[in-house]
Amino acid sequence: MQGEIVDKNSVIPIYYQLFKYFEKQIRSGQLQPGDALPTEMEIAARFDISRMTVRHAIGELVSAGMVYTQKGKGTFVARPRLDSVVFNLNNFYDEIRQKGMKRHSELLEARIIKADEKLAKRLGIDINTRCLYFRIVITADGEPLAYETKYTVYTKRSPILESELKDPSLSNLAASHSDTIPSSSKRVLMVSTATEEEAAVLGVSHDTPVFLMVQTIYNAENKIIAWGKSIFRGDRYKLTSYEGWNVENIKNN
Amino acid sequence: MQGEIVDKNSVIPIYYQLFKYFEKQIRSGQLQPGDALPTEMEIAARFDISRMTVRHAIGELVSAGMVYTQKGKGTFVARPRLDSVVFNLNNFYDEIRQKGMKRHSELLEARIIKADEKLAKRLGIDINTRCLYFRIVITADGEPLAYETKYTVYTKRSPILESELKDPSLSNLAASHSDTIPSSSKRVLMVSTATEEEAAVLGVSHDTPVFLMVQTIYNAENKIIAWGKSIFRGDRYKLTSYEGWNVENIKNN
DNA sequence: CCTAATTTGTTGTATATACATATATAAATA
DNA sequence: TATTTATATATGTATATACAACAAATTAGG
Repeated sequence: MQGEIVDKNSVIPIYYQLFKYFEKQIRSGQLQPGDALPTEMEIAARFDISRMTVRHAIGELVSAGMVYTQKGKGTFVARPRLDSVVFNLNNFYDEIRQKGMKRHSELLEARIIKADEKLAKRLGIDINTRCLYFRIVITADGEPLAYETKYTVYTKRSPILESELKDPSLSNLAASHSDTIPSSSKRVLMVSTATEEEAAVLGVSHDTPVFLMVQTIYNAENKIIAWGKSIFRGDRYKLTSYEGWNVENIKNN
Repeated sequence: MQGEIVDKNSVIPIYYQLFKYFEKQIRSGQLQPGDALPTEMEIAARFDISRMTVRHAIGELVSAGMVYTQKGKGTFVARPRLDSVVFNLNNFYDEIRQKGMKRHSELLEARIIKADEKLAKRLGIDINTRCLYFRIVITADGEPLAYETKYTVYTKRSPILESELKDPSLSNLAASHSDTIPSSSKRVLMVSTATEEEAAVLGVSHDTPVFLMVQTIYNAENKIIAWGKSIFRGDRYKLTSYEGWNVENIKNN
């Protein structure tokens, strides 16, 4: 019939229709945390589909963290863990986009330098080894939002590419200028106050609170191939995190 | 045979043995990002197992984000996304524990108050409605690290429990004192400077940069049932994030 | 030589079946 | 009554099969 919960003749896979059906039930609260789903056999019988197809759908729900299964007992709606929070750094950038502003990366400086003691230690290389040095400002509609200082090793000896200016992420810079490929990354987010130089670039007053993020890129042999420091204006950036099943309803509150 | 890659007589499921086998290959770098896995049929033939079992193993690898599949082409090792970062708030607390220090929550104040205009707006209730007000200090080995101010509705009218003092998380407080259960949560992380009061409690100087986190708890009907503000000392807290396949090796670097 | 049609190879979906394993309930037994 | 044993029920694992959908290579035809 038309408008059934699962349409066997639809181009949309049955398991996916079923997944969406239960997702809706959970997000809307019709199925609450702790509630049991019907048994796989019951679902299969009710919709006249095979149990393996039902398991496929439930597997997706498990992957999404919305239900959990217990052998011999059943399948239950999970309790959203409101205390294990993750902040996604992408919000840093997405937020700009959402406001309809246009993000722009401006390369202030890019040149070859010889590593001093401090930098040599950071990159795990010898003093006076040649490295690349970048200074970047991220702006939205002309207003500076972030100031980034980055260093990469210079083992590939290739020129600075146009593409790097469009995506001057540290991993991209590392990929371009190291003869080994980026494998792992470590980021540390801290609070700080803007230095004189940073305040000047960002157009804020001295001692303004800022986000300070330090990133280190490693290759497959766990050698450091890039190091960078980013300063985000505290009055323009924030990290937002939502948890729970009916998250869509509370956004923009 | 003993010591084979997959042991059909083992109590460990075949699909899981296969999953672990490929996981190891990827983490060790024997299979590099972009590399193709053998086809499902090849794997099935090589280990003398069915294709569906192979697909089960690959499904786990996909869930773990280590490989991706392309219909009609094959299965490939994923490139670790070093730019989509998530910060886990638990580091805030785990870090303390890792240093061997003992975390302690001290309840400074807990009482019933009548909502003023500002609070009424935050909790989405009428002015003068009775609410609960909490002030908490989190210490490690006696040193204050965070200062939290929390408000919950008082619809259940139950006394403050001993258990709340052990876990004074906003969702727990909301669960204890609202007649509806917490369903969703919103957190916003910002940078700020300590106010006079906050600085005094935390034992830092005025205008010290701090993390400021605001959390809102909603019930299933998307009504706000709790609101809280946390101040984390900027000189004691940081958020760390690792990405990539061989992250274990770069920790503590 | 170029283009279109066909074939081949790959993952995706769906079904049916069998047995393993964990849990809870009911029955049998001491 | 208390304990053990069987039974029913639930999810977990593994296999075999068939066809769909997509991608790339090959072939046929102009």
